[in-house]
Amino acid sequence: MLTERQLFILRVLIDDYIKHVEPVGSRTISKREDITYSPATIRNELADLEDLGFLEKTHTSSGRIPSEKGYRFYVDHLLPSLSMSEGEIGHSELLFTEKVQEAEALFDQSAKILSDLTNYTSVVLGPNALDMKLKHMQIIPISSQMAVAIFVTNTGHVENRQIVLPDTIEPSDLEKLVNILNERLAGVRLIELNTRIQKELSAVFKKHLQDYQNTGVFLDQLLLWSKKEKLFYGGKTNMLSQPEFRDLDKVRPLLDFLETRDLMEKLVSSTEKGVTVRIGTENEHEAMKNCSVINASYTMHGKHIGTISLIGPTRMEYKKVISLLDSLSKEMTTRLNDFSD
Amino acid sequence: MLTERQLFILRVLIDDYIKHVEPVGSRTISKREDITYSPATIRNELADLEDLGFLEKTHTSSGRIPSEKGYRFYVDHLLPSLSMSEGEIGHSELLFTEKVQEAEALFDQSAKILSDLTNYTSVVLGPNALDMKLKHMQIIPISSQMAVAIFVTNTGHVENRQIVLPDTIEPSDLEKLVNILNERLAGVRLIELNTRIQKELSAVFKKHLQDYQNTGVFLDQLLLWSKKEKLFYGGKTNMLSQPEFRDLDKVRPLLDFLETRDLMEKLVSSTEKGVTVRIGTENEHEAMKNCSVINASYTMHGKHIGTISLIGPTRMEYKKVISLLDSLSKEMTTRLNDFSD
DNA sequence: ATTTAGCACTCGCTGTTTAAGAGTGCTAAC
DNA sequence: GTTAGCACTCTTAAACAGCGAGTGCTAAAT
Repeated sequence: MLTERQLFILRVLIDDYIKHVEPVGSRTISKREDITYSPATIRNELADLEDLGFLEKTHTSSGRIPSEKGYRFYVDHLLPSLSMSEGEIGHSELLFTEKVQEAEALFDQSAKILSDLTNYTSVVLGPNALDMKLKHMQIIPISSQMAVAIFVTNTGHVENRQIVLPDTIEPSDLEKLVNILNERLAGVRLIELNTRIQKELSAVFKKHLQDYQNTGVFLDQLLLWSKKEKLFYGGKTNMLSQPEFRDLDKVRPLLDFLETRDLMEKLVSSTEKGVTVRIGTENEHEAMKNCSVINASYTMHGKHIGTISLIGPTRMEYKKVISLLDSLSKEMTTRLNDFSD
Repeated sequence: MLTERQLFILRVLIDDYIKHVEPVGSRTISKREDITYSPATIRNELADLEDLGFLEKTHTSSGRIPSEKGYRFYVDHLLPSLSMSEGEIGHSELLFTEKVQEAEALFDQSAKILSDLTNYTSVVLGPNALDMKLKHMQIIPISSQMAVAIFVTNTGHVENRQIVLPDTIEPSDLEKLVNILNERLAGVRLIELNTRIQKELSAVFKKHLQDYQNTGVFLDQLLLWSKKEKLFYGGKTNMLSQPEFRDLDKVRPLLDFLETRDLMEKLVSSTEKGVTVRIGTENEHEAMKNCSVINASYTMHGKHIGTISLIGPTRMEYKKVISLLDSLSKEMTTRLNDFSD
């Protein structure tokens, strides 16, 4: 168990390191107004904190820097509680300069605002359109063989895909198929359409469609979804201005990571509510081992539908960033739900 | 006018510099098998070529590097003519591993292939959907006030937007409106819909719609387009591996440029047919002053609809890259036109 | 039992010097 | 017209010294 003094020193040291990005020595700490101990005393404490794994040295006679464990402890126990900074909330309202009308614009602007405000890289993971409910679907032929299938969701999102019209399918069957889908499956989530059909509608299909066999294959083509979350970025190159990534060979993997869709999706996906912090190797990817990821989820009708995240060096301004992300995600939630009135 | 020997030396020097990225000295050139002159002779020629503005020195006693003018001359007059390398054409056919069915996938893959093959950054400027012709349109209400307007083009592309339904508009008018649009304006380019209506259909509207006044405002909302070209990137971070951009302060502006939509659109747009090369300051933007941009256009039914481009250092492998871009753009054209059978 | 002053020691950083190497321009000879 | 020779320039890398920041330990002070 850490003493009061150790806690205090640890916090001061990490605050200082976050601010100045340079190893912090005993003298620096002891010079602070609110510290009454001499450098020698501090040195003893620092040595202890190092033994406990909260601090590290860059070389034998350097000042200390926080270890990953140090940051973790800082975030979990030393951060002035969030409620303190409620003052900042309301801020973000001002930030949305233009009135945004569509969700996509909201996500895009949120990402930009966040990265501008923090100088880190931000990512918004948009809602998975496939989780939205079918409002209306339609098939529009564009040539003898090709057609476009269109699915409109309750949120006003439009999914579309080109499909090949098999010669074998009867035009009348096609029409009936669309009608059945619209009548029976409105309100069902896109992703569930296919299973619902399998389970509940095969009888209906059999009854109404002339060529039930071929229609099945066609349905599979029609309703085979691929992932549809969208990522919105802000400040992709902000990493370059972080002192710890001033080295090209260090940034390259990072930037490559940012450009790799599935890695990013995995990184940024989070089912937890509220704000979460993942530090360094907790991100479980080599390229992210010197980064922290702050995740906040936004909701719609109380349901988690996406996240807004910040990616920066492990030495992040956690305090500022966490409260910012907290309020911005709430703001996003509010606005999103306003849309669907 | 340059002598044969000067032409030869210039070409050899630029070839060498492109390959090794290091100032080329007289000794290096004279050592080549096909050169019979001594370093001293070469030195004289180099001094002349420098006076003429084709070469530069990095410092008083360094070897020479090509100037912008040098590259321009090289590209215009010293490049083995394209037809020579026809052998490479056909290659690109093999490169498309998966069979792509939608245009977007084709663009995306083309960009990836190109950047992989060259280690430069590639960009495909997709066709402007607004130049495509209306196949079918529809308005689907999603709530009491909101609706989604959907426009399907002859190419199977779907444009959609959310619109506010004014209370003042009659549901029956809305239906008629959609019908008129579909009957009278199929085959018209999306971008032209509004003017066509103004010019030709006001009479029709007046006759069929109860509340013509309000409909006009609504139409403006419905048919006010914003630019819709899409950019597809490949190898965004390839710049980082180019020796000339090993410096962070040099890459940063470059990467920022790549992320700025309108700058990129401008950079990559080109109405010229075939392959064009823009070197250094010819790109008219500070950030691009050390880059060359190679542009190739692809067509549909003979009409220029987009470009595929490569961005790299002014020291580019022009020969390889130009012929590659030439054949890839042709391949793209072929595949695109196959779609619309 | 803490705390602190003092001191020897370790690194990293900066600036200087040095030497090697690549290349040039010019001159005079071929 | 070509080339050998040479003095000169500039860059790069290595070696070295000195400074400053910081540490750990010990012994004295509180």
